[in-house]
Amino acid sequence: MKVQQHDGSIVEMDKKSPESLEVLNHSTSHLLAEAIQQLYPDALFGFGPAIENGFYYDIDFKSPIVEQDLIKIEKKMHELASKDEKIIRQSLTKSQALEVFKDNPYKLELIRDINEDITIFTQGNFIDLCRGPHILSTGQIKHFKLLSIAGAYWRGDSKNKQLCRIYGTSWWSEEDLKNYLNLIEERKKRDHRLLGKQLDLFMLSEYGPGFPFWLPNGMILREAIEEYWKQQHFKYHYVVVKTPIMLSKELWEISGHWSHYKDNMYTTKIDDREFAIKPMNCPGGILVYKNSLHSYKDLPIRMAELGLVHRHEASGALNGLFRVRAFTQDDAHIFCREDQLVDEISTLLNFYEEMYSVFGLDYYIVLSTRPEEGYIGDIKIWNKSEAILKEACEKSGKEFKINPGDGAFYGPKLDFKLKDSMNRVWQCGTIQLDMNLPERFDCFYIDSDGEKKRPIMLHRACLGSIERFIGILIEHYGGAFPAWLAPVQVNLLPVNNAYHLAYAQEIYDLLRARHIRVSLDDGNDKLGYRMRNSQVKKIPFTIVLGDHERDDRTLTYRRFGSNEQITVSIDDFVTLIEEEIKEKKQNIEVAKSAQ
RNA sequence: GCCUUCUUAGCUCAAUUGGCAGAGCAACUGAUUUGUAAUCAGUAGGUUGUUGGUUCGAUUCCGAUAGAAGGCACCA
Repeated sequence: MKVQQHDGSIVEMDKKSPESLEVLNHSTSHLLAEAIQQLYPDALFGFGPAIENGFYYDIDFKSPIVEQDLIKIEKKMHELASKDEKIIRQSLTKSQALEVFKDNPYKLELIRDINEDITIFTQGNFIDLCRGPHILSTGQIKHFKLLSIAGAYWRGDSKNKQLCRIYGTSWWSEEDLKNYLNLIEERKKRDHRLLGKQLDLFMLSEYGPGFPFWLPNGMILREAIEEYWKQQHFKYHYVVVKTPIMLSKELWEISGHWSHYKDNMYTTKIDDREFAIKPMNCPGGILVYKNSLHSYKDLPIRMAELGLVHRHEASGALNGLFRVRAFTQDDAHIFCREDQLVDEISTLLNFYEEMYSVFGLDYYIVLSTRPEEGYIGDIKIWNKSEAILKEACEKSGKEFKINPGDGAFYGPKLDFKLKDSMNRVWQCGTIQLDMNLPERFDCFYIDSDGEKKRPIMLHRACLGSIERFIGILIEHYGGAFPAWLAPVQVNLLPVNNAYHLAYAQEIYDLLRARHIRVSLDDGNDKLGYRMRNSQVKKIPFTIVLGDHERDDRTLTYRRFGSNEQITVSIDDFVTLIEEEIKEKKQNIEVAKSAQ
């Protein structure tokens, strides 16, 4: 395929490349605008770029359109595309451009801000201010779909007016389009809010927007993760603390959170003293550090806390477990000497690698370095720690990127981006160096020369928010959890209650005595019905017990996602499931095909 | 917070132009005793999110309010 670029040159592009899809999507957004211009002549156009797997166009309609209208617009787009109009690039002077777009205040605003060559792309009688690149004619646009309508601020600024944004997606083949639409469907089916309801994991109430309730099933999942979290922290020589949920305003003034975030903090006045519910755990952790005097020999101190924090998020930001107002950070604060930083960082990378691989989550790391301006702390420490972080990432062998200048004002950081089973990326873990709080709180240790020294402070969270992480896991596994996480691990189905219930009860007691989460379905329903319920709940092992099994003292199990029926002795089954739980075995393949 | 849309039984959804609020699943009762994804019959279940208005009459039309969805803005 051929692509015309901003400078007018025409280049050849491979249709398999992501760049070519970007061009196609961008051209499709123009086609959308062309269709809208014909259907709604008084609509004004804003921005219309390509995005990942699609495109959008921001439009100021005189009267709002509804989802239904997309069908009509899509039809018009196909009609226009079938004309195979040439997309013609033209370069204009600023004054020419201002004349062409004199009726569109949005484009005029953009033109005034452009300092380079101004180009327009024209198809039929639709003209758009655009850098390109674009395909050569609209006939190549065949496999697309308009997806949704949303509001979006002009130029991404909440002070501006909101325009109507139409999202769509465009592909080179019908098959690619179908695959993408299927993926969207699959993501909808796996929505953690839906599965959370179906599997009774958590609930939300209008009486506490953004404050999730954990139901018994979800609590099992959560405690399994927290239990693993504890083991992992023991292994890596952490100490664990719990700091108060509410602390006085003065503390937040010292930490600096009050001036920055007081609008997002829950506050209260008690006995004429102002308090705030903690939005972060760090100040509490620092108070614990300062509770005793530390020798250089005590360092590093690795202090972990599953800390419940509250943040008053904007109502429109709330989203299931992904964005809540009360959540638990798997937080830790590490106080160390400068000479210990190398070891600490590389140990942390091992720690993270273990935590993520248990859940079958691949990831990459992003290093954010010192901002150009407004940073605090010694530039030598900045440079040294950035070098240490970079080297540790390189040594880990993991994919990693650098975001120059994207660090916080108080230190460089590593972010861990997790890839789930549906090719989505989630930022979860973070490791941040902090040169600010130790200073503000005057943290120190006594060095070998008897002098007070400032420790280096690392903030780190691996899963991020437990709530959000569980939301991610629900979707990652499609609700089909591996045995170690599953709320119910084994479901027992006696074929006939009259003859097999006693044997089923015996196995139930035996498994339960070994702390296996087992349920016994002795309902008066047919086996097929109970089997279906067991599969709907995505229970890892469903066991059928009938004459055969009772007489031979065996059991027949079926794994979730498989039709295979396997008969084994009771002992063999216990060994099998105990191994699987102990090793935290993955079932991503099962999860991928889970409905 | 902003734009658009939505809110009907525990869940998923119906209800012609404003005219007696219905179904499936789940629950409960009874029958059935079942060999791998839904056995049959019956019963009960609702101030249509809340609130104010228009109307002889409102689930339906209008306003307010709460919550939710898709986005935007925000995300220490």
